[in-house]
Amino acid sequence: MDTTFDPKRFEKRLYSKWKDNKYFSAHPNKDKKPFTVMMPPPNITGQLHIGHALTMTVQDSIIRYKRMKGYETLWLPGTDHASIATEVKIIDKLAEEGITKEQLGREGFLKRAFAWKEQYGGRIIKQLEQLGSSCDWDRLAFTMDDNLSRAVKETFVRYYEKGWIYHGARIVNQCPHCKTAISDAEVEYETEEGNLWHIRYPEVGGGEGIIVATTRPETLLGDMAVAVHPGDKRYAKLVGKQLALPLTDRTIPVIADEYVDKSFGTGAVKITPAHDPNDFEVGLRHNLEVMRVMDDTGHMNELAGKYAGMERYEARSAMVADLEALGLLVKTEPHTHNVGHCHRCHAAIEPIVSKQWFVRMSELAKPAIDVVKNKKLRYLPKRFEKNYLHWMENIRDWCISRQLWWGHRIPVFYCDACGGEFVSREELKVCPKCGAPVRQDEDVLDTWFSSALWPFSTLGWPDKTPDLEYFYPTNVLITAYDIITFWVSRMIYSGLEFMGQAPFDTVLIHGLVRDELGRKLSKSLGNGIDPLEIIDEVGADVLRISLVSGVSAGGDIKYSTKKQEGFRNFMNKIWNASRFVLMNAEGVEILPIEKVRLTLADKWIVTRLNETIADVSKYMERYEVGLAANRLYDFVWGEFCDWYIELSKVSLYSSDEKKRQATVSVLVRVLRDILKLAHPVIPFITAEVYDNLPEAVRDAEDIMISPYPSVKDLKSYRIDARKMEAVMDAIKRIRAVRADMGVKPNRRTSIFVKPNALISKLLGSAGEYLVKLASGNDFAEVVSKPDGCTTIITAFGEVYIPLGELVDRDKELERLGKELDNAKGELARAEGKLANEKFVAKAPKALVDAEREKIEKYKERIAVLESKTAETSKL
RNA sequence: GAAGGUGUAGUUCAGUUGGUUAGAACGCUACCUUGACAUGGUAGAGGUCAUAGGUUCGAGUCCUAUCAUCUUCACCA
Repeated sequence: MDTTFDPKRFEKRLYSKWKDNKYFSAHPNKDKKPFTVMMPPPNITGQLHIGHALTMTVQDSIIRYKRMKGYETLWLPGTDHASIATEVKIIDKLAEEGITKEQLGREGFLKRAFAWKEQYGGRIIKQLEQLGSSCDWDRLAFTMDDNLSRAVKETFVRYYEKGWIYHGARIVNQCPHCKTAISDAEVEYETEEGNLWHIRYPEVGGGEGIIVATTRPETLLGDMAVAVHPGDKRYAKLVGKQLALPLTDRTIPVIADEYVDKSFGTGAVKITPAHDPNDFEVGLRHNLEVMRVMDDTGHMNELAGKYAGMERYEARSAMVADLEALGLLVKTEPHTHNVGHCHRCHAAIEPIVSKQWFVRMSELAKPAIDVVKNKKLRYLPKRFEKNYLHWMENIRDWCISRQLWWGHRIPVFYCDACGGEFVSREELKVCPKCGAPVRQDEDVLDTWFSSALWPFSTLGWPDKTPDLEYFYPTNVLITAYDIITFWVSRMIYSGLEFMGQAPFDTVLIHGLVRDELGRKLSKSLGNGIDPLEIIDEVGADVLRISLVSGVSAGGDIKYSTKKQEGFRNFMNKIWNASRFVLMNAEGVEILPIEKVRLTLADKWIVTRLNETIADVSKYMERYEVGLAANRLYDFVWGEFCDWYIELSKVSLYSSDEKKRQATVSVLVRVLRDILKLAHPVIPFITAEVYDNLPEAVRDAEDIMISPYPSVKDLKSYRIDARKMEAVMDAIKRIRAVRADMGVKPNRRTSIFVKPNALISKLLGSAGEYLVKLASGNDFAEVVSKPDGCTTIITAFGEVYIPLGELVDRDKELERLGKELDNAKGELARAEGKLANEKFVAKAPKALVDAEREKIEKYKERIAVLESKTAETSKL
């Protein structure tokens, strides 16, 4: 093994080995329990970003853990066609070549789109591999694959036949740039500075009329009424009267409706049913006509008179100018309001009435609410359940048609001859009624319509396949909180509807990756982090552990180069600790731990390993990968490397072959279990080292299919492990005193110990540890303090070190003074507690006893320190 | 406007059902190349746990209010 950790030497090789050996493949297996995770399919719009790297790492870690735990694990990968997002990208690309999608035609465009999918989908798969993802490539899916498209049609038809899909005129969010309607969820609101234009609508027959306030004067041409509040005395007389609609020759009525807020603006609202969702509702209540004055691209249409053909904002200025010329513009006041934007292209949304396909949500939402309320499905962390329930309980019908080409075409056919409308699983050529040729609906479905089916369409639904039988429902869905409404909720109600069971029992929500300053990563900010660059620089393991570590459920994580560097160092630490172990293991026969005589240190590390296994497993069971990683980090660095490796040198460099063999066996065994525990998070380095372990401890042909360590009963080690900790306490205190006194590290001294009652019959080995780790020269047990020594109180007993001429009398007094103050403080605190009768009466007995013990301990310590102080001051 | 999260060392975060002297990493200071690793080791400085009340024998932890900050949802013309 090389002296430094260099992931380039093994990552690619290991991944190929895993893939070639089909370790990732899952098959229905009655002897094993399944554990299934559906990968949220990345969009084929580009390449993976750091957020993908986070979610994939969490998923892979959990999958690898469960695989080692003996489950038949399926992690099903795939990509999403991402209808609107991809179409926008392709159109941009075409624009660079100087062509439009219309020039290509539908067929030609789709050809381009599939080529795009090959290119970018392929790239994403490469990236997933580089990350180390152990997903089942044999099951790779794409939302527009034949069988998934079949599932989409099946779903549409079933909804349609139930009457849950309808075609109707509603106000939709029209994106003038993407030229399609988008769902409510795809609208992002942003606060903008605008104007509130106050416009007078004169009364027919000459009255002053009414002044209305509007932020969108261009929609005036579609006004069908002016509404006031029924209880508003200012306008009571005008209700029912006709007003002259400015810039037109139309007249419109004044109506009364509860919807109007008396205190806002002038208390009078222009009602434009075709261009505002609230106005649309008002219009329905008052039987108003719907007059649409704008087209799908944000231009005024032929009903807009002289403004026809103008772009919406151009029309706005023109009309404001004209109103002003007519003296009808009363005032213009600045107004801050929220404007919806398309979350893909960011153009301002235009609410427009149009005919679209909708899915009625009332029936679908109910079971999806119940399943969470009945705790059959939980969110981790729990607080996201509130988010979800709030959304579900207030859900509106889902607009599923999109005026795009890239996606699943709506399986509805129209017959122009007889006016028939037919939904069909198969492509229709002629009208089933009259035999005339039919045409298919031009629109495609919302991209989430297909991803909503992901957990079962990828397993073969609507067929009853063995896969579906075995792997559905899946276990946990892992994703960031930003797509709960888009996607998670839709999978839940789809699964309940078509499979009769929720698609998973747990939704694990993780945060978003942010930069060092806590900002979202985005292209416009230029703070994007490319996961591939990081892999190239430091390897996939470092990227993975940097992403998941320190993440507790649901919280966002900040990615910094500092953090990355820290974990790069950690990898190097593991690498070198492994080198140390392997070097010492060379030529030594490794025995099972049960068969060798263990030292204090050996028992201690095995005990600590056991506790680490318990904790890490517990965290992994709770899907707390970040906490598991941190726990391991502390154990590997803080206990295994900093302490055990150093302690083991006592045995390794001794002449006692048996002792050496025992410790080597422990080293190798502990290292192996560390590798196994860490493998789910850092698969590459652990696999590489595992392959270099002595045969005796390699329990599988590859670490990824080896069994996960389990907790053992080690009660019999407990006392020795405690003794070891007492020795370690002594070592730390000796070091601290030496450093405090300015003793050079290379100056070794004798160490004398007067052990306390608890520690007996182990001085020989303890002495070796003291000498080795506390700069000792030799060691002896004594019954009282030798002359010229300084006293150090430790858990192990009193330790004396002759510092000779190095003892600085004043410094020593200062040190003793500090310790004395500290001990007195603690004594006072404990005594204060016990003086409180209520504490003694109410606190648990163990706690009270602990305080009593503490008083004894500190009294004793104070006595020692005081006598020592007196002695020193006489010098 | 509604709901929710967060607030602990200079920075990033841990801190289980309330119970030792509130921990780690990075950074900082001092010392050290000791036979895995200077991408290292040892020791150290640094915290009125946002603020004010309350419950309790006991609060970083539970409750209330306030402030700061972030997110989601709704959107009034």
